[in-house]
Amino acid sequence: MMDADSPPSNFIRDIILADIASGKYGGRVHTRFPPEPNGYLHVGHAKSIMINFGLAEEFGGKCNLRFDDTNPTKEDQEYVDSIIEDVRWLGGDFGDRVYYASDYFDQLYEWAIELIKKGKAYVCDLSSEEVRRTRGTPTEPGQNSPYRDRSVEENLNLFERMKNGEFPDGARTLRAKIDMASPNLNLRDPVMYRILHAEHHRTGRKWCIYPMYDWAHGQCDSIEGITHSICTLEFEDHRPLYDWFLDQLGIYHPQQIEFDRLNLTYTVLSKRKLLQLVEQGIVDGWDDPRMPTISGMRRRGYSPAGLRAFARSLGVSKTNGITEFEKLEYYIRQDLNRTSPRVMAVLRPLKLVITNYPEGQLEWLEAVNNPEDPSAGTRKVPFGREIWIERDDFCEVPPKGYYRLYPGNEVRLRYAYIVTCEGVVKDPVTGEIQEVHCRYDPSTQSGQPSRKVKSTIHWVCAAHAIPIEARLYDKLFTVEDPNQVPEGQDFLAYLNPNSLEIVQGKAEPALASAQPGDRYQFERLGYFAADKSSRPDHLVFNRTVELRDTWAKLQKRL
RNA sequence: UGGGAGGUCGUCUAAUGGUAAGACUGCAGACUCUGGAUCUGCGUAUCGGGGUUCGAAUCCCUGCCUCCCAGCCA
Repeated sequence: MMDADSPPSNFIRDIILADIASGKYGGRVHTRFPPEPNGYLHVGHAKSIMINFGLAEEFGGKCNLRFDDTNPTKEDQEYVDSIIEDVRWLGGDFGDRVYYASDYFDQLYEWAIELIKKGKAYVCDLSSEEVRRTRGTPTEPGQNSPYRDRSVEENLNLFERMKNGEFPDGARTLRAKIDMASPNLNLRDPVMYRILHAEHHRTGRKWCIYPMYDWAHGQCDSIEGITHSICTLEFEDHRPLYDWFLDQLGIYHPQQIEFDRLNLTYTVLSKRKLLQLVEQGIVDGWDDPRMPTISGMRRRGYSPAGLRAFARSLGVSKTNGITEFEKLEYYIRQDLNRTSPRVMAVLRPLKLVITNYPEGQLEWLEAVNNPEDPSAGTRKVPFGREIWIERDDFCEVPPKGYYRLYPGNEVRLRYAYIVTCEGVVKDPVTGEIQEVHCRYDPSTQSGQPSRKVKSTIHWVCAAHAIPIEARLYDKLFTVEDPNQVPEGQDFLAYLNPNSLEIVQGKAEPALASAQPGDRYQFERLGYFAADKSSRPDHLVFNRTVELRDTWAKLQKRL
């Protein structure tokens, strides 16, 4: 989880340090990661996971995985399963501490009765519409519910009957009796329980009343002995309520601390919007490689270590900002560069014929598997008279600064020979270039000392090439912040129509054994990972991220 | 126009009264059998105005801007 470098300082760590120094919580550090199982985890959760699990690990404490499953209408076992898988994959160590708010429904119910007995909660018969109308506005106080002063006995009776299923959905709620004039809307007699005759993914039909987030969260933290309850900024306004419930109950009181959630350019990170992309079939499920979900990034080829490095680089503050997508890509490349075996593949094949290379001759040339990791060793790559090269690596009329293949120019074929272009074969009708003809210099075999050439290009031996499908992904959105939309539009207006391009390419034989999930660097192109659908007779690779390409950058400027 | 929280390079983060630092991005160069990687260099910032102080990003006053809150969602 912590990987190599020492974690940067941040304000939450400072608080923990101070708490340890003062002996608060007996020097313990116990955090929790509390997702609601109503969607898949995304890269924003990765940040939260790193903070919560990372802090626990750093201070020799623990971090629980706890599902905030208080709303059965939106939650599902599928999400629970995916969340457990994703947290594990990222390296979150929760041991056997997988908990559920629903584990505590009985205790919560008992505590609600206790608040009723203390005159701190009451059953309210107002409809949701009436509650809204009487809540007031930010500038005007609300009005007390006409049911606010029911007797304890009546409240107890009604609450029990709510639990027993005697009333339909929405008929009544249990509300905390706080202050309808509070400037903090969360304190205007917030709802603690609502009636929901719904099947819960864990408790089934046992309950027809379900606790609201505010009533559940702090008490769950308390039960689990959490010390630092870390959440995102939008809960800042809820902290007084978090504290109020704990204080009224007089139970162990953890400390809520809020930090800024992650925002990424060209990305949406709201479960509602991600769900919409999935449900409308705009993407191929929650794990579509274009999704910012953990499962999507995994399928795309992002590594846990790369994602962790990114999350660690983020820092923790209370500033609302937006992190550049390039930063994510930097950390992914950095990890993949160290760990990915290199291989040669051609995405848009163009035939190259070496006219002075003997017909039928074949050589197996030595290629380095990973220049960043000598222990990865070498492999043999077949070479013959006809090879495939990238269409981009040939240009009949080269622009300024282009130093790949063009008539009269020479380049090195990676791990092979220097070749000189002597002509092309074109389709007589369309004029399209069908073949490039070159001569090779047999004295320039790789490994031998020879003259320098400006460019080295990759290639695949035609006689031994295996077909591959490559899925080339680009950003899902065309604008930095798809959440900023003009009136009357929604974020879908900014979908990138070219976020996926599928090409049929050629690869060296080493790729034949690729298993789903295997990661490679296709030399000079980028990092690719075998898709979950990839089979030996139909290899499919997802482009994880391109290599930095200074030539492409130069061209874009023109 | 209520309450809460924030404003430091283009972006993110640090500096906790004492030389405004780092990362990403960008630009320039070196090196290179990946126009990759690596290395070097360059650039740009304390929201405005007052004040306290020998000294202010930091403390005080004031103004401005941004974000969050009126779910029986979390």
